[in-house]
Amino acid sequence: MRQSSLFGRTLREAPADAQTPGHRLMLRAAIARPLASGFYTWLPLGFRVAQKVEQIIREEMDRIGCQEMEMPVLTPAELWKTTGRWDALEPITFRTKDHNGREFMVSYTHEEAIHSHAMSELQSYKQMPAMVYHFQSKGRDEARPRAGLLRVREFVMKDAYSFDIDQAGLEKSYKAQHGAYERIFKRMGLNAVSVESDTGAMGGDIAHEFQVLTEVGEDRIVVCPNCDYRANMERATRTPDVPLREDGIAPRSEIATPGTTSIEALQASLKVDADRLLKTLLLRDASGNVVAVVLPGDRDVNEAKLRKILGTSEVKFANDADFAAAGAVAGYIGPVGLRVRTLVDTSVDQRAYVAGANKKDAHLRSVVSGRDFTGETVDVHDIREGDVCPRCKTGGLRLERGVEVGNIFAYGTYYSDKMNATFLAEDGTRKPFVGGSYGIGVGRAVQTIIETSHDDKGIIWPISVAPYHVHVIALPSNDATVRTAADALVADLEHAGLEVLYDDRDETAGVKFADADLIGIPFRATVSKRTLKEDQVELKPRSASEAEFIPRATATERIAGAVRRALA
RNA sequence: CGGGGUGUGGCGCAGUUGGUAGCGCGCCGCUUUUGGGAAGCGGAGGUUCGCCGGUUCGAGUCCGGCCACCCCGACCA
Repeated sequence: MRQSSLFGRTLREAPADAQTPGHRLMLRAAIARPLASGFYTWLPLGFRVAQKVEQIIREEMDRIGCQEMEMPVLTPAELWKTTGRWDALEPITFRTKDHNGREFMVSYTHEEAIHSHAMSELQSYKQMPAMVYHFQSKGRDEARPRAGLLRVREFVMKDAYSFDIDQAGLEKSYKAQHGAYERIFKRMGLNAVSVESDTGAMGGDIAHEFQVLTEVGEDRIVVCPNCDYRANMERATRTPDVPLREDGIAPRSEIATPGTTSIEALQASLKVDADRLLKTLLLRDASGNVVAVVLPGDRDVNEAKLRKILGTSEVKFANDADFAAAGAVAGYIGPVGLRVRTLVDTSVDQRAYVAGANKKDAHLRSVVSGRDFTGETVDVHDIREGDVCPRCKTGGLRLERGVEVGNIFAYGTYYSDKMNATFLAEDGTRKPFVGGSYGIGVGRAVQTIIETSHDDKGIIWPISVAPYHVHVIALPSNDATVRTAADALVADLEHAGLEVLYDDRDETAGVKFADADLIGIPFRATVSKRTLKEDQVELKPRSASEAEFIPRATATERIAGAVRRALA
């Protein structure tokens, strides 16, 4: 490919609103361009990368017997109504109608579609296990797209689906996908770790996310430095500290705390640590049910855990009427005497706390859980740095940020039950498919590679996904001798099966080298007046600081060898 | 959806108490250059400053409304 005719130009400066390093480099190196918020066009360089990422995924899916197919982007409303997702997904999906007024959704995902196919294609237990996948655009009307390709509103996902006759079969398929994912991310140069993830409102099943730990990530990941425990914050637990017990606690007593309506203010005025205070939150779920959550003043409530406990899609702060009905006073709420369902977090110990008195300008001292108030014991708190690992029981859990580049989810019969998708089992009865789904976002993976593989000059592509293997630079390209030699080298390299980007532009050395560093092709081969004087070619790996000079006669052979070794 | 910010040539930005729009990069032409984002000369490019309305003799600038984009949070089956 001659760079003089490449569609897509590099930018000396990134647009001001690009924030993360990967976002800036993605734009500067002409990988992709925005068309609207959350909608991106792949430019030719980026498209080549995306295709290589797809090819790696394709090979690893094929390797575990997963078959490629393709389902449409637009899917009929009736299909989504069978699982209730037509309504549930309304706020975050794109919809349209055909000329007869029939409604369609730009697919958010394809579980409904694949189950509908499975029930007609897979009629007998003999046809399972079965696994299929496709690369297809997904539409998600995200409230907040961010950081270039990391979170967009339309993107190509590889989504795979497994169908098994029972839970044991599903676990086998799940394991095969897990293994494939490990190979996929490794091959594309991503250090992705598998972490336990929340299964959302479906509950109870197994799910893992593949997270690349980087500060630009938006997910919070709990990581144990002493063992392999890794979990999404939405699901992470801890081994509780040794419960603190206090005996002979005096009866509770009221204290005057005028104007002291926050944990911080109480800490300051009473001169006590936050963990001696009780934080009581009055919340309401999607159906308007009100619940009080009690936890130590130094702990935060984890909304994902709470939603799951309540079986609701939404948790909001209670309104004034809720406070009145519960007998609570905003700013002075406490669990004692509260007239509402109460959840007590596992972090609350058997010791004396200061809590709100449910009375303006007053708190209670020596409040003891179980003695002064009761409630259901639940784990609804956020893990924080230093907590004790639930697996290896040692301290020092860390919080990191991650980009979720893939997820795998064994949902079992969730969809087949709703859709009545069954097969004929060996015993002659009809049984629901036991399924799983497995997704990878292609564009997000591409930008995550950039986020984690670059220096201050530009991208450093792993050769497995690089847009080209070799960047040939002619210097200057308007010198006939140089031009002839460079043309010949490019022809030889291409003949040897290498992918070559050829900088034949009439630009200065500085411009060409800076662009080569920015675009980040793994090998740079320079042909110049200077190298030709010695009948040489300069070869420099993008990741190396030093170049080497190789004889022109063996240059193709040497470069091809280096590329093949790197690809191996 | 809540909070914050920004909209002026392709990109980065300036534009004073309101007076009729500039700079750098990039782009085009010619010349000289060619190993780390060259130099000189000459040009083009803004439907007049996101859109609509208002105030004013006069609005990029003041006022109101709207839109788009970015950041933080919420949400994310």
